[in-house]
Amino acid sequence: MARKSTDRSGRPTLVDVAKEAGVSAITVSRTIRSPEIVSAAARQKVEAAIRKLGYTPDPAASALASHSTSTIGLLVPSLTNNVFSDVLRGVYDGVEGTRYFVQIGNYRYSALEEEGLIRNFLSQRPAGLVISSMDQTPAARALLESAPCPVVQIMEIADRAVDMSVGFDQLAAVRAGARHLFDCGYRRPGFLSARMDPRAQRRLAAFRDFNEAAGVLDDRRIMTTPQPSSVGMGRLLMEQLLSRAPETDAVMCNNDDLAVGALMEAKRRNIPVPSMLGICSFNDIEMVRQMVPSLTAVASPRREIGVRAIAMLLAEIAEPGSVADRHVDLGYQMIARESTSRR
Amino acid sequence: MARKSTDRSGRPTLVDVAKEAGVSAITVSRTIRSPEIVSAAARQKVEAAIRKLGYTPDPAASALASHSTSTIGLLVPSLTNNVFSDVLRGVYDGVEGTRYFVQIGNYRYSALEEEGLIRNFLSQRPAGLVISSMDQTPAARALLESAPCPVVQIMEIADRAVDMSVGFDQLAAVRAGARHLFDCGYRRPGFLSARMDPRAQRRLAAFRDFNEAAGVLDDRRIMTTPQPSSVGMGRLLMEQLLSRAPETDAVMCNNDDLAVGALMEAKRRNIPVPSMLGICSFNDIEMVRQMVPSLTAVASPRREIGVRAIAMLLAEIAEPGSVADRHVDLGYQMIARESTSRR
DNA sequence: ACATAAAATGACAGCGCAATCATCTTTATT
DNA sequence: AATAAAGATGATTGCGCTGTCATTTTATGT
Repeated sequence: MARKSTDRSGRPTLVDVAKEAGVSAITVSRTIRSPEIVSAAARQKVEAAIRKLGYTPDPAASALASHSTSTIGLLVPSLTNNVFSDVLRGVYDGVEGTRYFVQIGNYRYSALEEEGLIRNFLSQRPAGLVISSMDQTPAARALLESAPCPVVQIMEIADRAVDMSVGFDQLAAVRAGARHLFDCGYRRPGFLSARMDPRAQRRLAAFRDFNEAAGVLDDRRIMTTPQPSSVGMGRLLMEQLLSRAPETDAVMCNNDDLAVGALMEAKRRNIPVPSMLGICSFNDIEMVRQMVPSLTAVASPRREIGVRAIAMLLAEIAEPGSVADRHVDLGYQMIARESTSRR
Repeated sequence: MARKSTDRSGRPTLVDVAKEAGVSAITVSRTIRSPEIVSAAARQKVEAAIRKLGYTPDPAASALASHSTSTIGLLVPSLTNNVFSDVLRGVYDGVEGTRYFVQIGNYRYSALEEEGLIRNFLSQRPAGLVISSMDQTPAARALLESAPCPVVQIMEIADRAVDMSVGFDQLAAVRAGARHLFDCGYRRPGFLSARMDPRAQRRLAAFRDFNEAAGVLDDRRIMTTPQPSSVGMGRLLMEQLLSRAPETDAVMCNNDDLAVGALMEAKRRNIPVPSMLGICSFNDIEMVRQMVPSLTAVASPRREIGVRAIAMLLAEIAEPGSVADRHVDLGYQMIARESTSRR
């Protein structure tokens, strides 16, 4: 025999609400999704019934019937990285108060894992996708191009974004840092970078280009490692740099952890900063400005990128094609502090 | 007319695979979910068909039919906090390679928001829930108690956990830090704490209790603020502490940000650490040990908590009631470093 | 060889909701 | 007052999968 729908789980359904309110199921559905097209009288009856029964819609049934979910997928290469925890915060601030949920995928700097995650996310019919990379595999790119939902790529400015993008000019930002060191009179600058993913590689290239043009490039002063970034790694790289190229008078660090590590290593060796060693960081998390001496940094708009990405996604979900500025450059800021201020 | 299922979305369904493989739909379903109960011959046909058609199951349909999803809900009070980003990493490491997904809810230190999120998560029929608090509203507790899925509460040891729990004895950990300062000969210890949520309150109470018993308590040396924790806040609190109680010879910091801030403020004022000022941190993120001088800390097993929580959840999902140790104490570690080492 | 148990497979219904199209009111228009 | 247009509501159907139970096939023991 057909069981009543509440029998099994004790959970009321649309039909239960409809009966309670004396309307049809579809009217209940409409009251929830677009209350403005339901008469005030019906709406009130339905709302009362919902409250009385403690009804909550079943997202699975909704997803199945409508072929879309309220999930926004977010793909990041790392959860450890401070950069992405700021982006994450922006993203969560962005969805706050909307009906959307964020699901995070961590592809751990692997393009192959990224492709798998994209496939996986798409099979869930997400409302939208935020992806923090421009370096997908061809297959992943193809998946994104034919994705049935809006996609925002974040972090870099887009010469080759699939759909929309928000970021800043990473190369110009690195050049700004290099130029700052040069302008402060440092003539033997080094470069520290961990985790040499494509983005880090590009930034290193930008650093080399600028310094080569300025006539102050020496590849002996470029210290990199494929290992993850950390403060300890910053100290290690700094140590290696100083033993290989003791003449080094400044370092550009590819992120904040490394810069703090470099500062600590300088402190341990009693190398005065900024007089004997200038330090410029990249990204500018809060800690950086609280160091003593405070660290000069190229600041990236991490949280804003997250917020804006969600805003673009939501606008595009609400009305496809409605987003006019599909490629947004949020800029960077060169913030001079004590670690490069020698007069 | 009934349309073929592939017509609309171009996406193959279970039925399409079944036809291709010459078996019934349910056999395909079983091949995916429990291949061991399908004959090798059928399995191979099905797998070939799946590959050929590029079939991916629709999680929404599965959720609707089976009344359960592959989503694990994770509720944290903050995304900014370093502590939770480590837990997050552990959680993601834990689900890595399983069929489960993590969905994060950020209740921003609000028990009311937490209750809303619990309600919301439960309406999605999650496979399990991880919750980083013991201080729910009564309504939220009731929801959790009747939740149709396993629940793990993390961070603290459980005197009143709903289902399972993983954490460590936060109060004993704080006492260990306070004792360490005492044992190092510091007799005028202060305490810095931001964001006075219930857990921070309890830790402060533990600090007071120990120091009162040791006869070295002075409430003037307890500096707190309801604002969020940050390195800058650590500096500010340290500054206020020193101006209010200049005799202070040590500080216990309620987390790493504050400790780093305290160290920086000491450095700015040329107060030698550890000789004139001892510093003990709480949690011990990587940065802390790389400071110069390196910071003594009470280390918390953050990542392990995440990993273990997921392990318990998965075991319990696989076979309800199978987890024997339902309340796990992962312990803490008192790590003495330079910032308290005065001989 | 036969009976019996176990393994493998399938038919069918239904999960809870929303798209579609049809029907019925109400309001505006001439 | 007649008619059109807009607004509100409902009946039906199916989304893609899995639970249940019945049926068929294969293995096991005597």
